[in-house]
Amino acid sequence: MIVNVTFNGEYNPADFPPFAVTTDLVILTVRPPSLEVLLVERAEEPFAGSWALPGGFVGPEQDLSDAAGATLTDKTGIELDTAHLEQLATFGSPARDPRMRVVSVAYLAMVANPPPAAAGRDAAAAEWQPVSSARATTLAFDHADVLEAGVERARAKLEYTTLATSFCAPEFTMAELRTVYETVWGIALDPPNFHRKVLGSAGFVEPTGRTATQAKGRPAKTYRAGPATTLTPPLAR
Amino acid sequence: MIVNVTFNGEYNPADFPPFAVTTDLVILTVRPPSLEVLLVERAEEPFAGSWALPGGFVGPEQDLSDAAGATLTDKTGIELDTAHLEQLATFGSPARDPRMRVVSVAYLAMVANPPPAAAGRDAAAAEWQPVSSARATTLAFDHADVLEAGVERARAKLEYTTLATSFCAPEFTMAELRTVYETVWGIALDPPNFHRKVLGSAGFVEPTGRTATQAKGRPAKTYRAGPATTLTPPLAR
DNA sequence: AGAAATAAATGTCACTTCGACAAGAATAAG
DNA sequence: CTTATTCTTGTCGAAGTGACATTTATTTCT
Repeated sequence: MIVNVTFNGEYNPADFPPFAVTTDLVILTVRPPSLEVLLVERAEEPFAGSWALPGGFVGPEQDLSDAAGATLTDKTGIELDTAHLEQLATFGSPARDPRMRVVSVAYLAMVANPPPAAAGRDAAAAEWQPVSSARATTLAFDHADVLEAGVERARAKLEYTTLATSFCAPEFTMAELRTVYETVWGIALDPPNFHRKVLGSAGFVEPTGRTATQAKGRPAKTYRAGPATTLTPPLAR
Repeated sequence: MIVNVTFNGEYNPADFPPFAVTTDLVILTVRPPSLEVLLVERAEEPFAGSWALPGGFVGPEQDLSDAAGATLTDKTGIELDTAHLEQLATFGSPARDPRMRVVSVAYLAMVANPPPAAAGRDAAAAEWQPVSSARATTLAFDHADVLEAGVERARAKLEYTTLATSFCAPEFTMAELRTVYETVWGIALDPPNFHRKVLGSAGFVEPTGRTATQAKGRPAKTYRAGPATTLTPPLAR
C-alpha cells in the first residue's frame, strides 16, 4: 500500500515537492468546411518547434479561470464576454512534462470569427488549423489527448445546449447556424427540419426582424441568440 | 495586465511558488429513499470538526486518478473495478485553503451497497449522509460547490448513459433500477413505461434468466448491466 | 382451499415528434 | 421575363411517448 497517498494530518502539505499548475486551452472556431483549433509553435524546450495548445502557468494568486481567460484574450484578441469559456478536464500524469511535475487544467473555448492568429511573446508562431490537420500532427506534451477531449465535449454540447450560437456572429441566419452543426458534427442536416426544430426550441434563437441578402437565392431572416442555455429536447446528431 | 500569467519560455517552472494538488471525492450511493454521499469529519485544522468530502494530497509521482482511486478504496472498502470513478472538475480558487495554494481535482464515484463507513486514520469519523442533509451542513473548504457539481453530474449522466447500473448490485430487478432513477432524480417514474424504455434501449441491460422473489407480489426477472455505455435515445427526466 | 392483495409484466391508444420530401416564396443572373 | 438558387413553409407516414388498463405470478388472509 502506498502510505503517503492520503493526507493523514501528520503531513504538512508544504513538505510535498511542489507541483506546477498550468492551463491549456482548446480554442475552437468554425470556418466552414472546417472546425479549427488555435495552435502555437513552441519556441523553447521542451518540445521546441512542436505545435502545442496555447496555455501558461497559473500565477500564485491567480484563479484558474482567470489564467485561462488571460490566455484566451492574449492569443485571440477576443473579448471574454463574446466568447464561451468552460473548464474541460485536468491532466496530471507524472510524466507529462519532463521538467517537473506539472498539472494542467484544460479549458475549452468557442469563439466566432477570430482575427488572424498572431505569434505572442512566448511562441514562434500561432495558427488556426483544421482539427483534422491538428490530429495528424504530433502535438507537444499530451495535447493530443486534450484536443480530443475538447472536440468531443464541443460535439456533445451542441446536442443539448445552445452553445452553437457562440460560434456565430451576434446576428446570424438559420443556414449559418446549421453550418456550425454540420461543420462540428461532420454530417449534413436537413435544412427544413433543422429550421423547424430550432424555432420550436423555446429561447434558442430570437428573430431580429432583419434579413441578410445571399449571393444567390431568397434572403434569409436573421436571428440572435436567445436566453435559453439548454435544449429540451436535444438536437439529434 | 498580469505579466507572469503566461509561460514565456524564460520562466523556469521550478521558479514558481509551489502549488499543492489534492483530490476530493464525491462518492455517491443510492439508499432509497435517499441519494447518499460519504462525508468525513475532519480531525485537524483547518476546519477541524467540520464535515468534508474525503480526499488527500496527490503524491509526487502519483497519477491523479490513482490518488482518487486510493481514496475511494480506502474510505469505502470497495474494489475499484466494481465502482464507477470519473473526473469531475478542478477547484483552484486562491483562497480555498488557508494554509497555502491548493488545487483540488474532484472526482465523482458511484458505488453500490457500500459497507458501513469507517473512520480512517486521518478523520474523526466517516458517515454516509443523505445529500439533502449534506447540503444543509456547512462543509469544509469549497466542498459544498464540489458536492453540488457531483450531484448535478450524476443526475445528468443517468439521462444519457447506462451509469445507473453502477448504483445496483451485479444482478438487479427492473424495479431496483427504476428506484435508482427515482432516488437520484427525486421524481416518480411510470413503471410500465420505464420497463419498456429500458428493454428497448439496446445493450442497457441483459436478462439473467433468473427471478427474484418479492415480499409481496409476482417475482421480478433479474438483469445485469449490458455492454452499452450511452443511451440513445436518452431516458427523459 | 379459495379469495384478496400485491407487484411485475404486457398491452392499448391517443398524441406528439421525427425524418424524408414536396411545394411555395423571394431574390440574382442570364 | 425566364431560370436558377436558396430560404421558408407544408405534408405525411413512421416511430416514439405518456397515461392507463389488463394480465400474470406470487403471498397472505380467511
